[in-house]
Amino acid sequence: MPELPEVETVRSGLVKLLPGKIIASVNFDWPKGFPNAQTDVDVFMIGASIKDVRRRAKVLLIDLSTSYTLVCHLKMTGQFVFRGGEEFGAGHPNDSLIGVLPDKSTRVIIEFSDGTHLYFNDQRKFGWMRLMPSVQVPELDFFKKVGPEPLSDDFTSKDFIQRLQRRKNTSIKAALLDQTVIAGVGNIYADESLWGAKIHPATKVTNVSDAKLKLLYSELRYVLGLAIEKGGSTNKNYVNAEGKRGSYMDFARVFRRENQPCPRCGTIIEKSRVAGRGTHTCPTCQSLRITK
DNA sequence: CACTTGACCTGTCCGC
DNA sequence: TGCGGACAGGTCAAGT
Repeated sequence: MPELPEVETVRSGLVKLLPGKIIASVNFDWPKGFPNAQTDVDVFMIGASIKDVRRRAKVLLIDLSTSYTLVCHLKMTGQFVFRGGEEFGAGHPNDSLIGVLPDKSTRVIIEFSDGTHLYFNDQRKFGWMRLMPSVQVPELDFFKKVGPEPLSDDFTSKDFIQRLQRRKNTSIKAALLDQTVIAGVGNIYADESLWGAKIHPATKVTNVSDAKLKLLYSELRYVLGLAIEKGGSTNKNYVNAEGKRGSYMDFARVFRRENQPCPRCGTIIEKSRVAGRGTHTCPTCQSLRITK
């Protein structure tokens, strides 16, 4: 799915487009992904205005004037695409992955009083959306358990090391992907940051030195920050709020670069499976034994 | 409790 | 061209 940088890119796009808009209609027929009753949607969404669009971990939060919030997860293939008037008409850059909407992946359509639309598309239907009172959002199990935001100012390397070491007997990659350890890291940025710190993803946490973990902290913050700057990674489906691709994949060092040379040493990058996920490594830079 | 694996879906790609 | 299987950015529940 979209990981932290992709969700943040969607958020920053939506927060420029949505606040102040008034919801005129909500079209949905997806009990599994959007299980709220039509009556609740009618009462707490129709006529409400959008107050804010926030992000926590990989979750998007769309706050409404009714003190209700739409809590949304894009999972692997979810997309939020806004379609307005002339600003998306003829002449805009042809880097959109999305054609005419709605299409066969459209699960929810929100129409605003000015005639613009917000589409929730999700090919694989793993994503979801829930309408609930804003005050109840922090009480969700996920939010009670989720770890700190890795890019927040008060998140230190000491916090990072302590939290990772709670999972000492698992692989460093599985620990990075564990949302209760740190929020927002997924498969792309786990591989990218581990390459940056020269740590093999299968190394047990307990076998990675504090110095290496400190380096990993820096590399992780670096790749997440760079990815936000580049508008995220479009591997296949991901698009921002305007339906456009992100460009981080042009800057990726190992992710989806198997059989290409490592940009640091020239060794051919390998693909394997770690923590149940496709994993990209440089066999020279990232030794299972060297952790110092 | 800690950790790993399979399931959830649809679509695409690759080998036969 | 068709078919089966593996795989895809995430997270849970169920298993060991």
